[in-house]
Amino acid sequence: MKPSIFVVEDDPDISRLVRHHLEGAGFGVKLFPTGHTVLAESERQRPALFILDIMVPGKDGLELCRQIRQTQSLAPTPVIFLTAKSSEADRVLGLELGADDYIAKPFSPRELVARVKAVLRRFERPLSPVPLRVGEIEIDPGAMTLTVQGKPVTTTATEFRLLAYFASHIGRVFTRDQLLDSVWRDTAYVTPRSVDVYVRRIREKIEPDPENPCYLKTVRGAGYRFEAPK
Amino acid sequence: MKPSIFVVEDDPDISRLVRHHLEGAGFGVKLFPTGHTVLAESERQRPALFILDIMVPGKDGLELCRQIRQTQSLAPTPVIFLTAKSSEADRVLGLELGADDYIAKPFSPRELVARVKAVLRRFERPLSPVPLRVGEIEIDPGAMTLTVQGKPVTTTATEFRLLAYFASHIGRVFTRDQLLDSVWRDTAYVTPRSVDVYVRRIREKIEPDPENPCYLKTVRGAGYRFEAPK
DNA sequence: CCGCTTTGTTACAGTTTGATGAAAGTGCAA
DNA sequence: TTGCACTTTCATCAAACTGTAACAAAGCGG
Repeated sequence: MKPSIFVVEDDPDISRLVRHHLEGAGFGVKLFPTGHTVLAESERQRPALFILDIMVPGKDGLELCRQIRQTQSLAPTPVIFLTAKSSEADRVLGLELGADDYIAKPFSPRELVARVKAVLRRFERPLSPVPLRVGEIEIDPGAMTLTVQGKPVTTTATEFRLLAYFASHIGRVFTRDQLLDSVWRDTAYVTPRSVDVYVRRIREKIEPDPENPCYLKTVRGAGYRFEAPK
Repeated sequence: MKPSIFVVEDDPDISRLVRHHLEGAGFGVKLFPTGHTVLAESERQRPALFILDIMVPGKDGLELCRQIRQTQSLAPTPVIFLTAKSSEADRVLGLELGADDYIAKPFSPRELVARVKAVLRRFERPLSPVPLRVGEIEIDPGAMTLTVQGKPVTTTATEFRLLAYFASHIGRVFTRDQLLDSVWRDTAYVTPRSVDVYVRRIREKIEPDPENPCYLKTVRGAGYRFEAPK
């Protein structure tokens, strides 16, 4: 799937130009003449990057950018501003509002594509922040946060990795050694029993009743299995 | 038959490199420049392992992995991510999304092959990767779960091994000694009569009427045979 | 029908395994 | 460097599992 770029630009000449060159460079492009529908559409089909004309009718680019930054799911997405002006003041303002780059009109196609690629490279971790939900548990990899029954719960790095591994392999049994291989990876020589300790800590954080786990089950003689509760 | 590995990577240089070294190590390799056809092809010809580029900006690697994990028949297949960076965040993200290992680019051929082998070894399943259905009972080796008439039934490790062994050799007669060899493996010196005890325990769990078994039949003078009921 | 052989059943004791709390070890940041 | 948080190990307890033995039942041949 090609990375898709959302372009908010009211001038059809410019937007056609932008689309043409970005598509030529292998990107998917979606044009928005005004800013009205961008946010809604973005939630549905997460763009890899926004290009906003700083002056568009309806909603100006600065405002749009602010909103993007305030929307949980879109906040990490990079934004590039297009502007006719290129005063230092605009530039500062744009960057302050959370833009990641700035292209002054008129621009060359080559410059456009280069900047887009540069920004994407820089943001190579657009952390598709789709938190994983299992029962009452929510795991957000980007933020490395855990939420249980709507309440935030703190975890250590190892706890989080182990839980994340379990939660993404629901229903499978893992031996302690498999878990050490996958989650601890290259840490040499860790006793398989350490897994027990982490399992217990995770249970204390996610299970309503740690004594009778409904998520992280013990499979005697084999290891552990993570389940989605009924 | 060589284990086949599906590689999704858009950079032709890298995919050629990967193919070359994996084939050199005795694996069958199938390349996919994009993720579009992978799932369909995977259902037809089950790969032993996936290698996905996580980072083709745009989230196909991530998304693909999620889809693999959500596809019943592919869920147990191990996934290795190719990542550009290898920060803690990446590690968490990869594991969360269901990867079983990840390889940071640039990687050495040796590392690639080593990790592939390690993962395959780790996930080596003694039995069929797909849940086994016989009559009204369903045996899932990956989850180590047993279902009888739709209801989950708990088993101990030994019971499960024995039952799974029977169920994957339907219609064959095994002597007690053969079963001890196959199922008990290296546990030294176990009385053949112990098999009787386990057969009984299994019958109680799977047979509608344990006195008149329809699955696990006694073959007098020989041993036991597992049958699919008519 | 009888006696011998094979299989079924049960209970139990030893062993293994997992849970748990605490302490030692580690590494990082102030 | 110290302090602190995280990681890992260790020892102990409780629970579950396992294998065996002893006895009962069933099959089989004469």
